[in-house]
Amino acid sequence: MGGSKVHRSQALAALGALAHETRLDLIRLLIPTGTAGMPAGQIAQALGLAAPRLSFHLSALEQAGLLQSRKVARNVIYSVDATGVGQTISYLLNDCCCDHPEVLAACRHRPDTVSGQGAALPGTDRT
Amino acid sequence: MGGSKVHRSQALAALGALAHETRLDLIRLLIPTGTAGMPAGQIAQALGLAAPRLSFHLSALEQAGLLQSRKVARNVIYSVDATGVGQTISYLLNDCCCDHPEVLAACRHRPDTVSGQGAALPGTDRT
DNA sequence: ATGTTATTTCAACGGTTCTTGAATAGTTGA
DNA sequence: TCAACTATTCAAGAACCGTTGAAATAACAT
Repeated sequence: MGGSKVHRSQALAALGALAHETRLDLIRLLIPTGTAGMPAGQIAQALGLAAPRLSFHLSALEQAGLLQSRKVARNVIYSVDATGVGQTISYLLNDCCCDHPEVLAACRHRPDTVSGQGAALPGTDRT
Repeated sequence: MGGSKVHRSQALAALGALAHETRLDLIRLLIPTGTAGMPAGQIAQALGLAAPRLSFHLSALEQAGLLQSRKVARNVIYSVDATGVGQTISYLLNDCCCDHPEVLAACRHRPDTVSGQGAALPGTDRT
């Protein structure tokens, strides 16, 4: 069984892809749609993006392993690759920050929301 | 409860800072040193970086809120800002991904321990 | 086949980022 | 003071990224 670890270059590509306003907007738009996703045209309309520009950024996210696409009729439907996104975050949290307790704590606290609702985070105090 | 929300522009800057091999190396080097941190010269030696180059990237990380610096004698000691790093990850996980269950799951699973996953190539092969 | 809709590719321009060597500033000790 | 050490700033050039309009590809309907 091959352990396919997330390579640094993979995480680097994903971080680079996330480090752009438009592409972050794309993720935010597509996350709630889950597996169903959304056709490119509808995305363009939702965010007010020119078609080539949208295509450029969608392609960047897909190549970084953060988005998936499938063709339906004449539309191309994009949806987030939850595994890719999760692994990218996991790389930061686990490999890069070595489960640094303060990082985990800052990550668990919702900085803006009321206390009493803890955000679910990868179990650190579990076995 | 000083609730300081992470602005998108702040997270964007942090992600941009993380999306660079050398800067990721810096974080990885400094994380284990915790609050104690490490003087710039020692960092340069550890990573084999020319001084101006190191200074450039350290400054980028500090401006992004991921590093802190303090002056001791003639050294400048850099250490990770665990809160900044944690808030950046929290932005991705919480604000951007809205606690998407699959993202959290991929984040909890160590990517190399996921069973039954062959080479996870983003599928480009559709009908 | 023709036309229409949906999406991607191409080419070019402008802007930003990264690296490098040289110069500069700040600190310590003799 | 001068000399040695540590770190940052500066300037130039290369490399990369993102936006744009125009053209191309693909799928469907009539």
